[in-house]
Amino acid sequence: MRLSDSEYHRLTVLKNLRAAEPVSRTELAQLSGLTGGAITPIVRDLAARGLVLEEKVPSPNRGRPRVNLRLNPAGAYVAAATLPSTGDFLVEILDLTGRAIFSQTRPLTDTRSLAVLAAQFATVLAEVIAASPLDIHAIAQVGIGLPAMVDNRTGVVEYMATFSGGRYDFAATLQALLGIPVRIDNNMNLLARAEHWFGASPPVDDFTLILIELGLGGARYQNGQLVVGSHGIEAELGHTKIVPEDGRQCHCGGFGCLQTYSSLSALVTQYCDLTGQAVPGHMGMRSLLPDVIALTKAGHNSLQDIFHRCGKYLGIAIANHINMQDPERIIVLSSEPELVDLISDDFFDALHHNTLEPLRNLARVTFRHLDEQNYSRGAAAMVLEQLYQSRTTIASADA
Amino acid sequence: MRLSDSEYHRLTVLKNLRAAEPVSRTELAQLSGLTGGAITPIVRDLAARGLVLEEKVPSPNRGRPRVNLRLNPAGAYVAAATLPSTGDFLVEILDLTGRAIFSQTRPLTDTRSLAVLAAQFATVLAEVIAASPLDIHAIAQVGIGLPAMVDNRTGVVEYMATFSGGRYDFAATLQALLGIPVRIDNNMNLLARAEHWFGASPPVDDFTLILIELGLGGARYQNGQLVVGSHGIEAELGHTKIVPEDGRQCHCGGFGCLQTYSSLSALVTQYCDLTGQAVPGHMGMRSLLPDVIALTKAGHNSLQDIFHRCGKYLGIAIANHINMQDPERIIVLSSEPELVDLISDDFFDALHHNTLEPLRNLARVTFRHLDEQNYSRGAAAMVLEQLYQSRTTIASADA
DNA sequence: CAAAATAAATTTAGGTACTAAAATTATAGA
DNA sequence: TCTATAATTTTAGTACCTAAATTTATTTTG
Repeated sequence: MRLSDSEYHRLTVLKNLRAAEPVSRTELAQLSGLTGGAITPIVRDLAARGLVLEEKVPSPNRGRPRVNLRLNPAGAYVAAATLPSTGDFLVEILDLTGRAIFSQTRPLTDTRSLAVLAAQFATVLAEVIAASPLDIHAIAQVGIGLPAMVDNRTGVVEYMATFSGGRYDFAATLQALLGIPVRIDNNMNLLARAEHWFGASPPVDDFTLILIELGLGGARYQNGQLVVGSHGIEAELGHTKIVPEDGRQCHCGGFGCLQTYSSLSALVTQYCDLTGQAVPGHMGMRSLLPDVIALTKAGHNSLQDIFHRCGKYLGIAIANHINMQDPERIIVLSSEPELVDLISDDFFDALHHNTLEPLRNLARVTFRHLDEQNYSRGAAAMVLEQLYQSRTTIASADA
Repeated sequence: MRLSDSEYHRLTVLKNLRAAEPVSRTELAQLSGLTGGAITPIVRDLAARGLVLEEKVPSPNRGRPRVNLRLNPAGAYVAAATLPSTGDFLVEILDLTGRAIFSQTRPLTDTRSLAVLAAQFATVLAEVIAASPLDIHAIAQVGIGLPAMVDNRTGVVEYMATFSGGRYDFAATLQALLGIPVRIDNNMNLLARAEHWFGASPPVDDFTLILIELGLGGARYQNGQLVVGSHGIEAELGHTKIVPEDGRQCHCGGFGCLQTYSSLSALVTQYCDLTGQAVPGHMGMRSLLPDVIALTKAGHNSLQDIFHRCGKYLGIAIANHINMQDPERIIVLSSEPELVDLISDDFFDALHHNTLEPLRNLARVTFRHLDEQNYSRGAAAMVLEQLYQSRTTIASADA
């Protein structure tokens, strides 16, 4: 949905405030392209709502001293519940600055259906909030992240691997159970939101995020906004077909998905194929991975080929993405630094050779370590973005 | 660049006016989501500038009769110069409704450099405008379309096959030579603009356009706006890599480009490879194509395999696009109806099998015959969009 | 044929949200 | 204490919207 000018300005002010903190009103005006006269009422409103703190600083020279503005960490709290790669629930309570003030994990016990999953989310959220120092009424909203296809506008889960009951109205169900507003999005989108809201300063407005985990995911920001498809569904990079003939079979039912070559599960699965081992489940894959990496480093030829191909195909896929969408930056996240070492030569080689000449070297591609906290931060950002946009009527001061 | 609310509203009103023509102010208010009171001054301004005509209609029932509004064809004229698939210049003068009132082709004689090309554009434009019934001062702007990588915001040509001198400031050069404002864009973007502005009613706001010609191109509209990359460059679908290993070599220097399998030149080239013929140039390809199609229809097995693969790979590529971007509609254009017959079974089969289940059948994919006039229409739309947005101060009426 | 009914379009009153410029405020230094 | 100065706020003016009232142009009705 298109933001109105004033919503857009408010959001810009807040993003700049967060990024340049501590910042004076005058600086904020320059950063956001508005005049000082426009900043005053926006900051007044935010301060009145407790989202922004003012801090007097001794002036270094003459003239009226600047008033430093900061996000008020205690301005609002968000409960974030996600299912990161560990496979367990991570429930965190975060403040306005994206810092976790309370954090607990809970086991995910039942993976039958989305309805059961929603019930478990409700239970663990209620438990963790009760265990936290905060009262449930101090929580402004709940943000949920799922490794699933989600319509983030409606809160409907379209599809989630191994869970039956697609097209399930997850957000509404949870909201009814908890009695707090609930927002939900796909895990990759959460990481992208975290990057945009709590990452670099000034905020990066055009980037693509790619994550190499057991699966392979992607998300994209353009013009300072998360890109969502016409049905609210995010980029399914992992199930992009990279091999058109005789490709490896994917759990999605298709063949030749990028995910079957350039993901952690792909590497372990192919190793098992080599050795004739049975392919383990998610947990088994994770425990096998160090061995696979060690063997590769030790010079195992067939394994090295598998890693070469992993890097190469990822490079081709990202080159394709650059050729199609011309992003400004690409950030490839991984929790396995050793994997990055093993694939980066092949990756950058393929990236270079498959990007069209005029676009070559335009998009900056960097590897970065995944911070698992960013799932929660993204959930916080999702909720805060809504909080920021909503405009309360300014209580008329007794002028 | 982000449009302001009022620019956005004006544009919306005009798109709806064009699409629903003839339309009353009251209808326009409903279509564009504004109130009647907002429509009045917008239409007043457009009428004052001669872009809109009012037409009294006898009222069918009681009440004040509606005033029908139409685009005034004579409100502004645009000179469009493009290089469609024929390889020659097509220079047309179009009215506000996208109708060509004058049309001539001129040979493209010199393909050395972009500088020479720009000079030729200037020459043919000046000649054709002189030959037309219109004075050059009646032309509001010139719109240029090129089969090239273009930054449509700056008018710089980044790269154009067979023409040397990339990063050439085409629009500025031409503007200096002609003395009229010049806008320039990539051919695929022009087709997409034509589709959005002069196509279906109500205007389609989310679609991807794909063209099967000698090359293979793509362009995308999202949220009612042409999607451009961070460097103003459009989707290079043709050079997406579809085969990662031992792919066919492409003139771009890469291997495995979709264009080397699913384009007219790919079909002819592969036929020549089969028969040991030398691969002809652009014109030769076109003349050979009917034979290739006829032989395939007659049951030539190896050729049929080539066509099967053409359809299949295109299906995979578009499925990948759907999985990544979730477009609402996809329109595949071709000037060869027989080609469509030959590939559509394989295409739809591959499309279906490679689209993720929740997205399957969500995006409507249709084949359509390419109307070569749409290059010019797109050039007109590009210019008109600018014209529409610009706001002249309303001459204060003697109230 | 005048009056009533009706639908389209415009005007009016009110509000929001900006800008540019003036005024105010809070400090340091003379 | 007075002056200079920089940050911020206020003021006056403008653009552009909405909702509601009004005007306009027509047909239908009595």
